[in-house]
Amino acid sequence: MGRSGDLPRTSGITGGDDTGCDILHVDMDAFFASVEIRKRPELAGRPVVVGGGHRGVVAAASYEARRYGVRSAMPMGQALRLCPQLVVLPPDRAAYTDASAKVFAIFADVTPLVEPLSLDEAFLDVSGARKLFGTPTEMAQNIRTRVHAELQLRCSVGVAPNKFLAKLASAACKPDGLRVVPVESTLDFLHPLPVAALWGVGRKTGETLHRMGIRTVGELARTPTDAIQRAVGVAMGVRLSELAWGHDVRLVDSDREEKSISAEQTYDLDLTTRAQVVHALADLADELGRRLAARGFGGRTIGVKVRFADFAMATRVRAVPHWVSDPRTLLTVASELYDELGLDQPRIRLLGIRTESLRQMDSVARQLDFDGMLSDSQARAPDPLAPVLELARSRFGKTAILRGSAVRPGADRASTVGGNAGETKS
DNA sequence: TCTGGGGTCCTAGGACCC
DNA sequence: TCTGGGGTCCTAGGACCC
Repeated sequence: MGRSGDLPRTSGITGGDDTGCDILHVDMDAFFASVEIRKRPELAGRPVVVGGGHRGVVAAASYEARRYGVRSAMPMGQALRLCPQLVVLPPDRAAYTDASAKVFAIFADVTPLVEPLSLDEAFLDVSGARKLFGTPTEMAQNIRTRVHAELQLRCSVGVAPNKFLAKLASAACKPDGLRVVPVESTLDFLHPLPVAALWGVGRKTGETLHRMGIRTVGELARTPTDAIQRAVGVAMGVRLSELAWGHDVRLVDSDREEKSISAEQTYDLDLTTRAQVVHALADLADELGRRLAARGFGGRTIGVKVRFADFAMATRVRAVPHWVSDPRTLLTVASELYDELGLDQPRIRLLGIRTESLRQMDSVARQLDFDGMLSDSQARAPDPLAPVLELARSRFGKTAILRGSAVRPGADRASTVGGNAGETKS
């Protein structure tokens, strides 16, 4: 990775005829770590990761850290063994959200057809922008230059005929690169890659394919689709066969709807009593309810997730009669679902609550929600504390004020890992 | 210091209705 | 009396992605 004074690389550009290559995949380089280094320039050139906590993992690693083998999602202990001088920084989600918004504003100057994949990644359909901004390669380089000049961050861009190839192209030129995959050379680019490069091939599917003697995308392409399907399932089999030939008909979708919203937490110390669990669920229900309300959503399916000390997992979901967003209903249902698991002497490292079947809630729907879900005494009373809690939390962090019900007299509150990215640095 | 937290999609069995 | 097939919804679990 270049020093921050350098311009984006031009030597890293692998060009070619970009006719018909209307899809860009832009991927920020070591995004969280780069935002942290921008805040603290003295860390430039040192191995830096964002993450941590007692039971934490690496959320992002600078390229200096990656030289030691440190990777995203790696347990922090392992990362420190690989690189004892590693600089470990707690996440600052507000800073990443802010930087992300500025990056996406640059994308929006090029085309309205932007599909975010995460805070630091997006597909752009630039087919309608040629008259204004030139070739896709020129647009890609323009984005890279602006991201660097205006935000002091770097990104890599893949330019290709479809989303899947564009994503592989950006991965192939990281960091600080630009790569075009010309239409006529897609198979030359694709077929030598390992099958694990394909979207949807992770550890398990990779092992399954290896057992079939398939190691490269080219070998996968030459295997009959029905054989692939028998091994990995019908839908996945079709998709992999298509991808192996470079076919991907998915359009850039700039307004995808959210399908679920969840809140979960891993605890420093395993929870062992029902009282601990209920208080933890109350915190999660508050958090989830706040996020549902912020987006105006209600969910008609509510689920709990439990991960045990041995990493085994159990889930329970229930469809409820009305769309729900208030924390008390979420807690009521979540507690019932937890009880249905019938656990005896559990050791619980993680709890989560999830809502799906989401719908925008107007006031009528909310009223139905209240009337339908709870006993009268619970249901009719509006929650006079809600606006105050929301305000205080938004200003001082989510632990600034807790409901009385979330504080157990005479007992320690369940301590949590790391914290929620910048919200808990009280 | 052994494994985060936010998601999406798929599968498979059963219930229920027509 | 016995036996259909299709469609939709619900539930539990798992793989995968960033």
